[in-house]
Amino acid sequence: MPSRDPEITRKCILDAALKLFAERGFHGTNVPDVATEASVGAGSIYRHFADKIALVNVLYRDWKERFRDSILNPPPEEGMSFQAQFMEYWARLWRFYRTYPAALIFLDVHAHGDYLHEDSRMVAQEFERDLSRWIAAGQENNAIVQEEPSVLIAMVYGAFLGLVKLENANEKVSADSMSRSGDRAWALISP
Amino acid sequence: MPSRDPEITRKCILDAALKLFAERGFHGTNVPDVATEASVGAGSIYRHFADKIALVNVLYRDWKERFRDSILNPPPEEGMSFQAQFMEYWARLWRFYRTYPAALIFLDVHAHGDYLHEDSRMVAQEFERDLSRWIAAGQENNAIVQEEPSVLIAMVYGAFLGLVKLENANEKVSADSMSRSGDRAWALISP
Amino acid sequence: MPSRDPEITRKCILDAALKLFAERGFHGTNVPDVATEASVGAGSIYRHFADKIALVNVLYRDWKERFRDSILNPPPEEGMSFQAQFMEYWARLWRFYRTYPAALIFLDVHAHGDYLHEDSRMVAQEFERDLSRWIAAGQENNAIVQEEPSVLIAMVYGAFLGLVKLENANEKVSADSMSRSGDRAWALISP
Amino acid sequence: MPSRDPEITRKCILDAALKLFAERGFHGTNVPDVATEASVGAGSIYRHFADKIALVNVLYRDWKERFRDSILNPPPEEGMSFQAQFMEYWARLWRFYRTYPAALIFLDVHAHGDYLHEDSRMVAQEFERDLSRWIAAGQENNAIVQEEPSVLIAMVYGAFLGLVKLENANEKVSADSMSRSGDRAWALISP
DNA sequence: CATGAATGAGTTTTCATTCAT
DNA sequence: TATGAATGAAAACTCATTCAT
Repeated sequence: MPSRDPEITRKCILDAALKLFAERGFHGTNVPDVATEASVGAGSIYRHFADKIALVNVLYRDWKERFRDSILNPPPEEGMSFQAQFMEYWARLWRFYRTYPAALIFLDVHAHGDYLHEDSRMVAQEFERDLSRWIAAGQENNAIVQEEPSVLIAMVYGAFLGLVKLENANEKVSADSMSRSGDRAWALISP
Repeated sequence: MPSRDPEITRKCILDAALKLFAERGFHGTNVPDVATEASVGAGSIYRHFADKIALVNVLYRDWKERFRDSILNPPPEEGMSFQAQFMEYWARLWRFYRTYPAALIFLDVHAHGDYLHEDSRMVAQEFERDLSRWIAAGQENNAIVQEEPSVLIAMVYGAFLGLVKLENANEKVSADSMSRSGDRAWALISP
Repeated sequence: MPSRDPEITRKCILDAALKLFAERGFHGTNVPDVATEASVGAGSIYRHFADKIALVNVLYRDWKERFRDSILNPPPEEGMSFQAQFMEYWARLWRFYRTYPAALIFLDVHAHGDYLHEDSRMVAQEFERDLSRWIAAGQENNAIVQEEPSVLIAMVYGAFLGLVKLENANEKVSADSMSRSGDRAWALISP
Repeated sequence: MPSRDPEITRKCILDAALKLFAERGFHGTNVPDVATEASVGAGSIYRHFADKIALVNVLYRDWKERFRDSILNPPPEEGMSFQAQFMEYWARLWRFYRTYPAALIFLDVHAHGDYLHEDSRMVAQEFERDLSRWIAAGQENNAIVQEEPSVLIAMVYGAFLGLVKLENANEKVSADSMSRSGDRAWALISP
């Protein structure tokens, strides 16, 4: 009963679901637990989402879009070197994780669920296309190693996720390591 | 019921469970489906494993050990450069994935389930300790960049998993890209 | 919210409930749907009726009374033959159905629900008593076959309902068939 | 747990469902109650029927077929008068009701549920076609009144159902009334 | 009075586990 | 030992009813 404003209720449900889905996965999370976490009656979830699958799809789509926008916008200043642009992207990844840690885990864990609708996946594909274009530009300038862009993206993002999971599971990674990680990741794709 | 030999029944169950757990996760897989996939009666699973949690723990432990052994043994020849040793490790990772693709996905997906017993996780920790030792040796020889070993492991293994997921989701990564990937990954940790 | 006049709101609710209860039955109809059909807020229904059971009881009682009155009043002219009186009754049945088709279906479908209060059923019993009296009079005059009146009522009304359901389900029954049906029904009870 | 033979379990469920659906309708009956009536666990129902709708469809189809067969087979002897044949049909209706009272009520109550699949309804249509043919033959012989066969069927079956409901609701109809009812019904359709 | 978002008890359905064969 | 039908506790979902606005 957080409010009479349905938008606020909806937001509470989405936040609670994000947290629990990230921690326990889709099948490991049950609807009443989401309701409790959201301080909402179980039935209320079904006033806002047709079913559990609709909920996870809205969540996936919303956060994938927010993630993409956080990384890509605004575009790095013209005239920056590709390395500097990469560092900016890396910093944004990290900033996103610091701001919304659960969202990043959620997006990773649910990337391949067969409950995701086609259009939810589409957002991820658009994102990848934009990144591929940036890499191709870097390759034309000989600033990025000649390699399939999707392979480079997979390795860089994989390395990033590796760090995220390290921090998520264990204790915190030192700030120094963190700041050096961009250089390490750049080494991955520089010629 | 492929045989009267209980060991074979057990193996069939483990194989079926590995496949389904890798595809659908622990909570997304139900026991009767495992039984069907294993061509075994549902009750038979409980003759070999106390319950679903015991099954996933055996699976996790077994495969984590096999994975560790496949990567670490036999130790790379003395006298090889650290880069060459790294290339060997990278090749072994890849070879393991090619041989047991489901197992690698399974190990990743189930790495943080709260249904895993302490001792199942322990295997992973031992493995990490061994790798850290190798990295520390490399760092002493100035063959590997000065950085927290757990950070380097996380990034390298993350990059590897990124490639695995790319291949798993999309179409095959070209053999060329694959063979170049070791060099990219080495760049990640070379000084 | 068709008006500020509460009586009109109440009427809208009753009409909507009649329609939906007739189509889907009591348990198959839910209160929010009735509200939507009535263009009224769900809460408004509870301002006019204590609960769903009270609503169906008001509806049943009201329409059973209207039905009875439409059939029995005014009494057929003195001096008409019993056959002519029967034809008048038959015509009234048919006229009622043409005017309020949903009501007739509703009364049939809900005749035996255990949610009906005693007094709702009473109306039906009174009605039957009146009809029985008329039949008894006809039997005394040898204008109606000697048979338990309740049996004759059941057969005649059953035949009528059969026609109503035929028309309700399929396409329209021809006007000719309709007008002949009174003769057929009279054959059922004439000596 | 009535048996290890699944067919017996299935039969128990069907019998229990028939009884409760006939008494309370589809929406008024819940699955655990069916399970209890069948002396079976609630989950067992779902081993035999995909869901509640599948259950009611199987039930409807099965009983509609049994009903049709009970009435039509074996065909009345050649050479009997149409009136005698009608009396035989009427007797069979009555015999069916005496043997399976719940089934007849069930078929009537569920004749128009929107949860019935097309093919469940089909059985009813075939039945009607056969009866129409018989009536048409009678009309050619001037043994049955000239009238739309579907209208005659609706009235006769309606009259029969009226009697059935009378007996079902109130006390028993006398055996004499019962035996005379065939004559009354025949009057309905004789020229 | 009217509203409709919120609620939670109740219903449908699933599935890990048992046990008679 | 193997089986798979049966089970019932728990999950997903519905809906009659309430109540803040």
